[in-house]
Amino acid sequence: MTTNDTMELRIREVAQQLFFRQGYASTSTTQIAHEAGCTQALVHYYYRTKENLFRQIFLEQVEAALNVIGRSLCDTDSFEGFIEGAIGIYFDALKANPRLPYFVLEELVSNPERRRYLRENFVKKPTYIMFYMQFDALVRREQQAGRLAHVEPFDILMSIASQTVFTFLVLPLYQDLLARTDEQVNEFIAHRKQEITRMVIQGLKP
Amino acid sequence: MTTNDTMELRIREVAQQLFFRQGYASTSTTQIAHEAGCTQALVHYYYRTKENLFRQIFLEQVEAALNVIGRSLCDTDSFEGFIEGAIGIYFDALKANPRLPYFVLEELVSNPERRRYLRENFVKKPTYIMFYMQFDALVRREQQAGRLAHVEPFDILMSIASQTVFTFLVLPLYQDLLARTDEQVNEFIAHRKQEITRMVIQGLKP
DNA sequence: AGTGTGTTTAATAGGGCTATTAAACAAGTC
DNA sequence: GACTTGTTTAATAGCCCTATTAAACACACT
Repeated sequence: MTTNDTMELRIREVAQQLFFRQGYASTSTTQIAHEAGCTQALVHYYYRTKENLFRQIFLEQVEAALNVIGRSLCDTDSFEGFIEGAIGIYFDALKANPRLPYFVLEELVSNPERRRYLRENFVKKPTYIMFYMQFDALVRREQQAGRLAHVEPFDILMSIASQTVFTFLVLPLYQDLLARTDEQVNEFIAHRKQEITRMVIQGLKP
Repeated sequence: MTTNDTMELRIREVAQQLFFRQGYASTSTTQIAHEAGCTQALVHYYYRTKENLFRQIFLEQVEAALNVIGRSLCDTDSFEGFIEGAIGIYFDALKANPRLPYFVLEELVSNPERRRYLRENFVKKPTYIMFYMQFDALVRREQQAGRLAHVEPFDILMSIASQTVFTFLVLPLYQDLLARTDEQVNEFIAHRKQEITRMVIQGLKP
């Protein structure tokens, strides 16, 4: 599990797992230390405060998520190709990190302080502004060519984000309440990817 | 704010607000008591434990949510009419209670114990089984008449739920990060209701 | 006036949490 | 061997939390 064996990184990895699983409020530095195999004082020695340790992990994850979004604009020849490619990239990224959406959402919703992190660290970043401009251009081009219904680009993004993110948000419920095996969960994810792609493309026909 | 002025109910109302806003872990009985205007011992006098107080509120809210779903099957003459009616009912209910989806999701995802509540209290309930059977029949009827693409009923529900619920999950982010007024938020909600309805109907055309 | 019942508070036990501090430890350098 | 520097632990201060207990309070009934 531990890739780097220095205690400093080990603590961060363990902390990330625990924050992902339980959220900030329900995770204690004592627990982090215990699972990392050191004393709780060491956690504070390396990261000073729990909030500090959390912020590093949180911002790193948000950054990673934004990079995925940036990478999803690779194929802009045809609109259908783009939709298919983008949803594919999102699903691959989320499958590798299924807890990410819940983690980010939880902290952003339940703590206004965390939203300040975002504003201060990512509003300046041109990545997602460029993304939005490029996406906007693509949509309007297709609409003028009559190949796309006249829907606001923002609504298209909402539709994709809703359905993609929601799939992973409810994954623990799906698995637990419907008593699904890991394999069945994987099939479910693959199936949803196809269906969402189909729904979005069909839903945007003029 | 307080409809009934007995302290017992007052505590429950305050507790509900705080649980909705902060979640279980970040809300203390001390804080509940303080906002209700009594001592913390009184909270325990009426509800014995914090978990107990929480469970009452949680199950009540889940019950209310399931009732909304049950009510949404009123108009089954045309499929389009049903979609429009159902999404309308969901949006009305959620607008009156915008924190509900996040509250239920958070507790269900972060605490397996809460999922046991559901299994024990609602698996027996025939409400949503009846709902699913009736919905399934409606979908298959429309598909055989060639008016609907051959999509699994479950995927249709996922699509509706994703987009409806997601709208309210990200509402605090939308309002805060994009600096929207309450009025703009209301417009956003109304706009999303229309768009989701359109997308779902269009996305299910054969 | 006295009794009983339900409500509310003050006080507290007992525990966990964050953060700090001083001291022990390890390992390299002069 | 003494010194430095970075790592780790033990101990603890100070806080807040949950839950309990005993006592005060209010009010109806007789």
